[in-house]
Amino acid sequence: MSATPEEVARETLEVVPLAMRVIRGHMRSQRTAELSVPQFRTLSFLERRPGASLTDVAEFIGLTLPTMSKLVDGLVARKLATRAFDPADRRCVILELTARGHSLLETARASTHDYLAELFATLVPAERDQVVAAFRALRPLLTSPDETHRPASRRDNVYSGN
Amino acid sequence: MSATPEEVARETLEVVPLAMRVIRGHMRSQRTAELSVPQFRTLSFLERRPGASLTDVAEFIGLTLPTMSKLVDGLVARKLATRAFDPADRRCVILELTARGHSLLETARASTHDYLAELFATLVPAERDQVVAAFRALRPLLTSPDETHRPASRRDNVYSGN
DNA sequence: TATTGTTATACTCTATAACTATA
DNA sequence: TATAGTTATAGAGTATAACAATA
Repeated sequence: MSATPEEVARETLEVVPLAMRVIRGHMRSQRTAELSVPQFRTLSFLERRPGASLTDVAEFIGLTLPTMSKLVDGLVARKLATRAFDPADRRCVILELTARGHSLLETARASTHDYLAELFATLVPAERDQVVAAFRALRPLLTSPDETHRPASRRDNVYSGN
Repeated sequence: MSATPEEVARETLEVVPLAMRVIRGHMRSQRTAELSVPQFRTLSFLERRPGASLTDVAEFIGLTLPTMSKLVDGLVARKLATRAFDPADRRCVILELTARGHSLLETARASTHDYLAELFATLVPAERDQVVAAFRALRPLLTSPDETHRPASRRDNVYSGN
């Protein structure tokens, strides 16, 4: 085959929006666990990084602080997360999932995985391997591409997985 | 390898939002051809299907009629498309790209392809093949999944590519 | 009565600019 | 002065419900 980078670009530009729409549509339609994609990703991050600050989450998800502040407003209003001042530095907030946030996240994740798995059920094993390999190859190129050129002045950033 | 459908689902759910963010960010930052992803996709559709009705576009892109009506408002206001009544059936509108719409679309497309191609430049040929193969396998599963169960009562729908 | 589209309304997502509180 | 967040403002994307015009 030997695809050119341009072919990869074209396929990506055509297929990624389709996939995004399918994912968003499913999450929206979940009557038990209705979440937007950014909300879902924020809850996922907080599950792995309990106590994270607003800046931590905003950077990982790739949103500005005001946008993330508002998104968190919504999560707090729905009692999916808590927001408290950091006693060590009262400028910072400490974000945590509530029990309800944990369980809603799990419900949404399981439901979405099931939905996509069913959608992909017709893929033959070789195709499944191709998809997994493709996404694993793309992921590092898509993760905070700006960071590449930044002086890494930001602190810990210990976490970079998922 | 032999990935399970669940692994495919998990990778998809993690990587697609990242890719979407990169694409959206690039389109937004285009000072010459600033377009949202749905606007870009709508212009692409109209390039291939000049004279399409609002319903045609909304169905293909996967938006509701009110949403598409507003999106088209914006395109018309920016003189990227025209909206006229169909003389044969005055309930329908006929959408067309303007010359400016054509050229802006071409600019945006070339720029985004270049950007993604550069981003993907570090992929080795085997990886590029995997990505293209993966997206080609996924595309039919992601295209109007609802249609699958519909009685295909809608008219022509001659077009289904891209 | 059914179809096409628009308007009204209401959220979420998104950003920039201006501000507050804390360090 | 610099940093963390919030508020203000604005526009796009998204949906449902109600409506108008046409068939």
